[in-house]
This record gives sequence, structure tokens and C-alpha cells, in this order.
Amino acid sequence: MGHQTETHAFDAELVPDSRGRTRRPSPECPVEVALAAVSGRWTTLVLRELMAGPMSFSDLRAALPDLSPKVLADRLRTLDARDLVGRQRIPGFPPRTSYRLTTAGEALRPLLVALYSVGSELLSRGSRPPGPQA
Amino acid sequence: MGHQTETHAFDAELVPDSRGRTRRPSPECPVEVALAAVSGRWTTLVLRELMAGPMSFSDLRAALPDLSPKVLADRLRTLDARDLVGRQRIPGFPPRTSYRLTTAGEALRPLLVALYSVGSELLSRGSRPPGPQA
DNA sequence: CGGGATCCTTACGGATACTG
DNA sequence: CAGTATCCGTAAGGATCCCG
Repeated sequence: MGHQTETHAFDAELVPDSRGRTRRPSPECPVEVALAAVSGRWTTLVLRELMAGPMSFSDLRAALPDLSPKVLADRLRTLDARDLVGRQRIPGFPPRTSYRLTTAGEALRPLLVALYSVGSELLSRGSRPPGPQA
Repeated sequence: MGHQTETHAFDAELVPDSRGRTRRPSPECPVEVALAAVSGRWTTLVLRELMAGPMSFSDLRAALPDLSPKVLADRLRTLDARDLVGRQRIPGFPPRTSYRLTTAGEALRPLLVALYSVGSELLSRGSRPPGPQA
């Protein structure tokens, strides 16, 4: 092995290309992009609901009763801005809006599945609950 | 199909069991657990470094020069508290501490891989950078 | 070397009330 | 119905300095 010349080598599965070799948090890194997509409280729950098919604003409110309209609107706006969710106004009265995942949004499904299975693995190992983080 | 009795059905791959059917963010949900494990700025970068093998505090500082000692200590403390990372003091002077992933910590590898590949997918679709989130 | 202690700023998220 | 407007408390995270 080269002694000191190469700082260190990353596992090729973990870091397949140069975009993963950043020395600081950077929006060009795929990991950050994926993390940003699911970040924010309630976001994964909203995504989970939409994975089952299009829903209106109040469908979502009914499915997630403790989520305030403000935060729900925030989440939907952010997801929309990232092209993960699309909104479609249905003409007429009362006003209705249908939210649906875009194809980019559907691409998050394997991530949610991975989160679930890794999380289950951690729980089965008896890892401690989050607690106060700092 | 039952007409209105069942509120709605989740995809079994996405939500394999009842722990994923929460109506609010909850530490019992595997998704939240996994998300908590990688949450926080710099966390995935620290994990990436440790995936290559044990490192000392200043090894990590050298690998991530823009990460302040305070935040690095924060991250390591949190990861330690969650049993994802273990610390080992090396006796003698100057003081040295070696950090390594626990087996639970190694369980995060597939999650990081999934984050990378889903993030790449999003980037290749030309999704917008994070931007101001709220 | 490996941290801890302080201070400060901002961004997030919750509550409540209101509107087209 | 589908949001917006406002206010507010908290916690994350960066900077700086210090200690064993």
C-alpha cells in the first residue's frame, strides 16, 4: 500500500464518485440533496401519505390531524419548490387543490424504504431513543 | 373493497408494520429513528470518515477542516450517546482518543448508500438546489 | 491533544387568528 | 376549502477563548 501519499481512500460503494468527497456540507453532494428532500419535521409523513396517491389539502389535514395548516403549507411549498410534489387547482367552488408526487418525488420511495429498514435494525439493537440531541 | 371503513391502506413495502403508521412524528417510528441517526449538519460527513476506519479527534479535524471543534465534539457526543460511535481513550501523553463505528453505526452504511443514490437520481433530474427552505 | 464554556444569531416549528 | 399573517419560544450551530 502507498504509505502516505494518498490521504485516504473511500469505499467505492459508499462514495462512488467525486461528488461524495466533499470536505464540507455542500449542495452538490448527492447525500445532502437526498437529505434535504426529506428534511424537516412532518416531511416524511406527508410524503408517506402522498405515496398512496393524490390528496387535497384537507385530506392531508385529516390524515395528519396534529399538523398545523401553516406547517403543512410550508412543507408542501418546499416540496413543490423542489419539484418533488406538484399542485393542481381544481376549478369551481369550494376551491380544491390536489397534491401529487412528481416522478422525482416517487424517486424518494426507495429512500423511505431504506430509512424504515435501517431504523428497524437500530431499534432491534436496542439503540437509545433520540433524547435531547445537543 | 370496503367502502369507507378503512381510512386508507399503505403500501406494504413502504409501511411494513404498524410502527410506520403513526399520525405524528414519533420516536417509535423506524423512519424517525434512522433520520435522527444521520441528522444534524456535518453528521453524514463524520460518519463517512469513520466508515473508513477508526480516527482520532484531530484526524477528523484534519479531514474536515471547516468543522469547528465544538460542533465536532457535539456530533461525536450525540453519536456516542446513540451507540453509533464508540470512543476509546489511549493512555499516555499527549492524550489521544480513538473514535470508531459500533456495529449499530455500521448498520447505517446502506442508508448512506441509499442517500447517495437517490440524491444522484434527483440531481440527474435537474431538481433545484435546496435554497432558503422556509 | 482533546476537548469544555460562553455568547450570539438565525431558522425552525408551534399556536392562534384571519381571509378569498 | 385552502391557505396567509403574526407572534413567539426554542434549539441548532458557528465563533472565540480557555483548560487539563
